[in-house]
Amino acid sequence: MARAKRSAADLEAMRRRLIEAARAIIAEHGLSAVTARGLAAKLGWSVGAIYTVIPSIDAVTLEANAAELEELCEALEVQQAELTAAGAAPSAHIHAIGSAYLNFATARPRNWAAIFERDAEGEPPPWYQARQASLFTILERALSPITGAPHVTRRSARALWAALHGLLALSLAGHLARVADAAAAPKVDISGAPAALEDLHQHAQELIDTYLAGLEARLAKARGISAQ
Amino acid sequence: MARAKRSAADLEAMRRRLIEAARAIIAEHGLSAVTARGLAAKLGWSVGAIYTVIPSIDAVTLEANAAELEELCEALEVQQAELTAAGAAPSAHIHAIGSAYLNFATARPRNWAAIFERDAEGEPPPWYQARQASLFTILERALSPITGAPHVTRRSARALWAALHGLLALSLAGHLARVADAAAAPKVDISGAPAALEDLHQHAQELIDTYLAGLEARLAKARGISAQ
DNA sequence: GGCATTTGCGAACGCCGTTCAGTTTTCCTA
DNA sequence: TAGGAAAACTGAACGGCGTTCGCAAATGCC
Repeated sequence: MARAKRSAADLEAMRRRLIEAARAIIAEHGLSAVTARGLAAKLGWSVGAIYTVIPSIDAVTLEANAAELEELCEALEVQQAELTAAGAAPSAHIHAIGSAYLNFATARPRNWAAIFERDAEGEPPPWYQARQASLFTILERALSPITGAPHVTRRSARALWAALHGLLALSLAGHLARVADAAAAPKVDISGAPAALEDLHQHAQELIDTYLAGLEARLAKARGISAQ
Repeated sequence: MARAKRSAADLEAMRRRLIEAARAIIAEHGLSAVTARGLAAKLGWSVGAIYTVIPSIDAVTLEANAAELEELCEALEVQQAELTAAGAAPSAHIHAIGSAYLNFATARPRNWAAIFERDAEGEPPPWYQARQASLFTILERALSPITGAPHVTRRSARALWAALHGLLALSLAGHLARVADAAAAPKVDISGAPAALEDLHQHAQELIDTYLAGLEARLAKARGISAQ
């Protein structure tokens, strides 16, 4: 007979504390600083206690990433609902998504970089993929007034998402910001984070503009052909 | 007085052997399988011998990644020269770059994923950034007939590069296993993701088409304004 | 209070990157 | 050619990692 001393609710509370501790460590010192001993020290737990709550450290970082995704997702839902209520144009919806995504990611650069740093071996679990998919759905909803046909919507959303992802990933990895910054403003950029951020946003907005312009041109052409 | 027993050429040869071993291990088992002891075993060296040739394992993986970049760069240079000789259209140049990039990356999925997996903390050294920059330069050269002004060329090249990078990164990260055997056993995908290589290529070509169409539309509009 | 059972702990295991005292090999000199 | 100094090489050792597990402590029912 199992005598319950630690309720399911307690276990969930511990789980949340663990994940929040991981997010704090990532924010401060990056993904590689998330260790079993470090988490235990931060929480005042023993090392073994962690494993009564979650099966592995990798699962902790996965949950931390998922929490990041979820917060962005909620922020986007609210924002999109407001824009819809205000009767904003489709392109405004999409630009807003881009801005929010970049703001969110650059406000927590280490947490967001952690999402990209995950080991590529092995698929993420279905629930994690579903969480990513819900981000994707938001973009699809914003695009659908422009694209019309569902399969066009889906492919366009994927392409645009990937493009933004790439821009951000390169920027966070430090591969893009410095070169772009040096090109835009030939000043010394030792600590020019604000300038780089501005440039990143501008770059993203340009990319969205260009992609949408191309999309409309292609769709107009397709309509022209099917209309004759 | 220093008595040279191991010439600079010997040292370079050892270095190359080391890096090739690392690339082989990455190709077979992924970045995380590159370990000092593993490399030593594969090469028949002692563990310490590695450190007489290179300062850290991280430097080995960096060199392995750089070698990957360089091979792609060389392939692209040859390809672009051939297209130029054949008098191909600018858009053909760009589509060819996209195809070659994707082919290259999906032919060595683990090696290419390793490039994205590098720890985001700390910038790569200047010579590595320069190698990445030379990839950019190729794309810039291909874009310049379309874009005209240098700063437009530069920004467009970065945006397009980031977009392709994002598409590939998402594909490699979420669906590496499927990409690996998609050529052998193409299956129906479940979530609209480009699980199959062909679909990934098609997606990339669409993205390039759309981006170029948007670029031309935007440039035409800008010309119209400046011309009046 | 007795005691089965759950919970919690942290030393221990086998990895990792890196170092370095000790050994072997090499080559110049005498 | 013997001697010896210097370069080259080795692998055990160090601290840190994720994870496990025997054992001590705490718990709730009789």
